[in-house]
Amino acid sequence: MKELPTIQANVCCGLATGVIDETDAARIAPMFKALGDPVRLRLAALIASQTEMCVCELTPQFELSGSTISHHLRILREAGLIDGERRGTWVYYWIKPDALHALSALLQPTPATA
Amino acid sequence: MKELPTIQANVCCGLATGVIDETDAARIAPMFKALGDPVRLRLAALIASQTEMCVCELTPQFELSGSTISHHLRILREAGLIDGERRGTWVYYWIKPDALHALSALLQPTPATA
DNA sequence: ACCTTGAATCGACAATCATCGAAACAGCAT
DNA sequence: ATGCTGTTTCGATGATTGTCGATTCAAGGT
Repeated sequence: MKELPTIQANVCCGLATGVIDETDAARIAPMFKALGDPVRLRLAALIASQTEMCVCELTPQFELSGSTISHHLRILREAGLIDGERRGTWVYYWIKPDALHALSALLQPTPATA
Repeated sequence: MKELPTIQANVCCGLATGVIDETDAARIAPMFKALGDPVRLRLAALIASQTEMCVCELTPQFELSGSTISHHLRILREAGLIDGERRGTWVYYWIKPDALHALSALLQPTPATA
């Protein structure tokens, strides 16, 4: 689990609020992309359903190899949606609520302009 | 512009609310996936910024071929995020607010369980 | 009828992706 | 030290994707 520069969850200018410029789009799209895979969506939901979750609990929920699960967790982490750390033998991941809120706000009708 | 069966925007069991089963994940993930490309994210935001928008207005906003824009619009439409119709020479697209709301709710902390 | 313009489809191609098994790494317990 | 188990990384592979240009389709105008 190397150190990874993660995407800033600094989401401005909502989708329903207004236009998104090229730079913002490049920053935000990877977050949606990360949620755009069924396995990762379920992983994120599982992780969000608890304050934190061990990889050893996550993996058996899928009929996929451990390396594939690890790969998906990395993508969710690089997207800034989750974070994690090793504690002894096991690795735990938790959701980053700010990122979720930011995306949620982005999709909301008219948060500020109303 | 052929007829296309679009995805049901019937989003239940939020990501922050609880677990998402395999079937729901398969139904919802394509929506996030559609927003997971910078060009499509900007397209969606542009379309959402007006009640409707002509392809002829959309295309010049990007340094991409018309066929590429058309391709991305199709993906957004198949994901159920936008809809459109031809009126004479031009084709207009509009956002489907319900789909956006559904995704937004999915990402919200605790919509109902709070 | 014909041509022009806006948009979608087709066919192709390089790039990215999801997945796996094997190998490497990190802790812990003998 | 040695081995065992959980997790990540590496390398490979088949599938999907974003993009283009060429073609086709739709609707108007002449």
